[in-house]
Amino acid sequence: MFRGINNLNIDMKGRLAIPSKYRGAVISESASQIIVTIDHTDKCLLVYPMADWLLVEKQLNSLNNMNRRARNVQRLLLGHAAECELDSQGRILVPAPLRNFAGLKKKLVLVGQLNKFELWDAEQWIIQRDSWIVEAQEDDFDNDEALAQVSI
Amino acid sequence: MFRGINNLNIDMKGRLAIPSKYRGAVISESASQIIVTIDHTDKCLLVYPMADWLLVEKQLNSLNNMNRRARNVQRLLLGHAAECELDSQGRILVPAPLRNFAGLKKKLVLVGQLNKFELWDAEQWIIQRDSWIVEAQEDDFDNDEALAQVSI
DNA sequence: ACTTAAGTGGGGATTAGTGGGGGAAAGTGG
DNA sequence: CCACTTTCCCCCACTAATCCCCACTTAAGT
Repeated sequence: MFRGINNLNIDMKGRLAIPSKYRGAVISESASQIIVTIDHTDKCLLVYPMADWLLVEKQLNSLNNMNRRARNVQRLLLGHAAECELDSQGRILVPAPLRNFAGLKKKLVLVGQLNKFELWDAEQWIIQRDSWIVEAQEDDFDNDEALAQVSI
Repeated sequence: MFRGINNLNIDMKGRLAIPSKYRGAVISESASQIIVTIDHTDKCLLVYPMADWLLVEKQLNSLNNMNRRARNVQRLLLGHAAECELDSQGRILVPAPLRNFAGLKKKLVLVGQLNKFELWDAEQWIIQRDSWIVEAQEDDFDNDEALAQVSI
């Protein structure tokens, strides 16, 4: 299970070092195979170990694709899914089209989300995060059934 | 159950000594494993023994993440959750990104909140606390069903 | 006042992260 | 089918962060 935030750099060749604390899990669980795709709501990338991705893919595949929204989600997620492999130094090569989509410059953040990571341009991440915090301050979630039940 | 306020210092390397009165509980209950994450409304950190964190994580993980607000709360809490371990001196290393988020300088306060602690920069804490007191003076909680029932 | 425990600070070894060169492989065009 | 270009992968070197250990200071209890 992946948690936590990591500041890292992508080099000019598009290589991204996966933090060593996560490598063991990826290697043993998914034989170093990683899927990188785009997020369907934000300008960030999603990074899945292959085993976790397959579960997502199965769900997407089972959607009724006569439904317009389902088709569009399939296009976004399946359509951008790139297979990557950890190299001998524990790095993956993030394909150029995906780097462009997320506006990745040099400084990035890799954000653990249990079954996957989100990958953001560092600057964008800060902007978004602060806006989520402001939103949470102004909203006590009374109108949201599920969230109102959560106790932290 | 953690209660009370403690003044403590974080050193230049980002190390924080957990007061010894709390260590026993953390060691026996959670094998010295601690999770530090951010608060979703204030610029402070939350410190959970692992066992308590897992309960929170389970709730967050079960939220439907096609819901925008749920996704954003997951991003904030799960996304910043750093696994830390008590070292041989009973200290944890607070990751740099989290120190920056909460604006931690040298002097901190660690505030017991039963299942977790809050960690504030000492100066910020004083300012916030005073503002909560003013707020409470001006508001008699008549509009809040749950709070109106509380008798202290 | 002495003894023990808790908190604080720092040196040094080790590991992780970063960046660049060269060679292999794949893709492109004549 | 061959030559040329580009992409990508492996290896090495350098830098920065983290961990482990030891020592000193401060506080507490007998």
